[in-house]
Amino acid sequence: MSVQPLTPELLEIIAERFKVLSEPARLRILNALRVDEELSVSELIEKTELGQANLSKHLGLLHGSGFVERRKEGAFVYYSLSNEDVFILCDVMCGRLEKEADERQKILSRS
Amino acid sequence: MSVQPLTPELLEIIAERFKVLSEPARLRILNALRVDEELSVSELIEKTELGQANLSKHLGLLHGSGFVERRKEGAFVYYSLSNEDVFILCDVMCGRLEKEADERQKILSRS
DNA sequence: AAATCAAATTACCGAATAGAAAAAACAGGA
DNA sequence: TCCTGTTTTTTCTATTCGGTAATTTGATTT
Repeated sequence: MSVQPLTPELLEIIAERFKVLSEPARLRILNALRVDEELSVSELIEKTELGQANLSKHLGLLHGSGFVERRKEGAFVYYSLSNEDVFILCDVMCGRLEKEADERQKILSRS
Repeated sequence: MSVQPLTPELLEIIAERFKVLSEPARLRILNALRVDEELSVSELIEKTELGQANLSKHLGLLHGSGFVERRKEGAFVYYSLSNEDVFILCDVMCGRLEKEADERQKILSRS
């Protein structure tokens, strides 16, 4: 995995991907798919508690940007994660959050 | 760095952070700070080619969410990266992009 | 004190988008 | 074919947010 120079053009593409992950509803969908491997839209409605039309739009976006895969089976459509990279991203973010919490802790304990 | 369970509340916080990174202008700012270590607002205006008020707002957001630090020196304000985690995130994103490009390549070469 | 420079803030506009309701597309029975 | 169930698409409203211009705040200099 070579590291590319971050040109303005590449930064635009990266920002676009971050935007897909910047919505709690979509992260909830991805997380539900991590737990359950593969879920139909109806099942996802229950797991995520999102409205049907709303969920469908989010799934369309997630699929269009390559985060999830779709499989049709009769009238049902099943979605699954393309890969687990998303959660690497979340873990790094969580690492950031932990560090920030530690910093705040230090500042508080000094006073 | 322990991995936390991704509760809906945590996913909201994570989504918020992703949103900060979902804007090309802000990624350009962060990238400029990676190259140059520490820059004043005036210098950042030149490097990023953003308007003054616009840049100031982005910097406020980046600082408020802990991505950059500020240091006042007289009338000048200098900004620097809090840490390089952002670029780990970008690299993972780029890894995703590369994989997707490979997939497309495979599909094309099959036909 | 007045003038100047740096940076932040405010006010406004326009574009993008989440959410919900309704309609449409699609597939499987009866 | 009609009906039912699943999913997508369309349409609408309200909100959010980026960009710009104008103003304000703060610091330095003369």
